[in-house]
Amino acid sequence: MNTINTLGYAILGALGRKPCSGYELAQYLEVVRPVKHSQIYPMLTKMEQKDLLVHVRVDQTGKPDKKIFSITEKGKETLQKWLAKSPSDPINRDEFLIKIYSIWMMGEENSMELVQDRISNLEETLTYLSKKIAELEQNKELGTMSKNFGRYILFNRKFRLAKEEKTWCQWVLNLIKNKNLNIPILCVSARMFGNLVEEVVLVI
Amino acid sequence: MNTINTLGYAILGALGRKPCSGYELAQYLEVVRPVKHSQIYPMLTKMEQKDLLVHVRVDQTGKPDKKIFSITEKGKETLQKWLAKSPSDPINRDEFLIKIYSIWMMGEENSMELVQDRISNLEETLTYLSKKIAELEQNKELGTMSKNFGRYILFNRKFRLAKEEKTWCQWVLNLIKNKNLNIPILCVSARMFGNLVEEVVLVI
DNA sequence: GGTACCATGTAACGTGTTACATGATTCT
DNA sequence: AGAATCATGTAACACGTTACATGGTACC
Repeated sequence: MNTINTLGYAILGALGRKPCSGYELAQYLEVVRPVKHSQIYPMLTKMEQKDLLVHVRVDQTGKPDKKIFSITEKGKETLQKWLAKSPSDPINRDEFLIKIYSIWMMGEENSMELVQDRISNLEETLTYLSKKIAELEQNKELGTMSKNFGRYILFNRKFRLAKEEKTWCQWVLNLIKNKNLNIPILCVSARMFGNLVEEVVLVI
Repeated sequence: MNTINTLGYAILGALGRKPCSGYELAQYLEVVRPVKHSQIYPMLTKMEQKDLLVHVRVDQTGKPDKKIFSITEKGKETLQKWLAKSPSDPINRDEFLIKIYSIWMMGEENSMELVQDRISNLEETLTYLSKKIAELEQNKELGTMSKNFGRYILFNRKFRLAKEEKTWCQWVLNLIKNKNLNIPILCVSARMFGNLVEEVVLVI
């Protein structure tokens, strides 16, 4: 049917808040859904053809010219209709998790480094987010009907989740350090699966 | 170069833990990276051609036959090398967040419904996860070097994050309900964020 | 009689990333 | 001198989803 996709609605949402160039759009969208410029520019063209957006060209001195896109009435209606439908399930892809899955074959040092690096990344994220949150709080327009409300609570959400993941990482580090979890085990285990006997695992 | 991708490593990780059919694989992988069967079967073929896997055909009565795949030595080495490299950044895509972004144009009722539905989903996830965690804890093979360790901590991670997101949802519901709370209160809450006391503060 | 589970596979399509292209200005 | 920021665009490729195909068993 060649209908608009989630990225399209994300763009409508951002432009509903305020008119933007494609370049700016990519930055604003980063909170909700990271997107490359190579995906955004063709999408903007497509959406303009569908009368969901319009643009004006803005000449700049010392910088390249840009196109400022605004949402149309039709765009607003389309967005509103979409907002009322219940969202589809989230997608999370994370190489870190795949590595964690195989942590048992990784040796203590490498495991701890993996988790420690994650903690460092999370800490960076946390400082970045508190800066963003502080910025939003300073411009004092955070009522539930303010156009900044969504961004504000989204930053808060990310902050909370990053913090919780950090706590989890520290819990994991503890488990690895005091490998006290494995006391009752360490024997011979033969587990069945399907009709086959899994390889016999011997640990000490 | 036609080298293996993240999905391939996820498969190696799962098969490193124990031999599986493609069908089972899809289920085990769900913790770390959801995958459709239409993607898994061609990938298994490709990986077998690269000598990372081998399979044996298992005839079943009352059920379709299946192929049990196992990891080869070459597969293990490939996996180990990959595990040592630092993981690339996670990808999260979530329509819910895009809708939240535009919450300011949504009206109180619809906003609250959106968040309330999210809470319901999270609660389902939480009960599912606690069941899974309980299962793993019962078979008592959770030492850091047990093949279940990775799965165990991954379930815990998901649980923690889902719980934290639920808390966030409730915080948002409060903000919407008492929409009189303006700037000063929000500021206080954010400062207290580090100590997770904000809910107390929010009730004016 | 309908749905769910087991089990594997291919084809067409939609989405996302990397690389190619261009080019001035400002900061370190 | 080199990197980063601003600014837009296309082409080739990699990745992921939906739909098409098949078919028995178990449960409600």
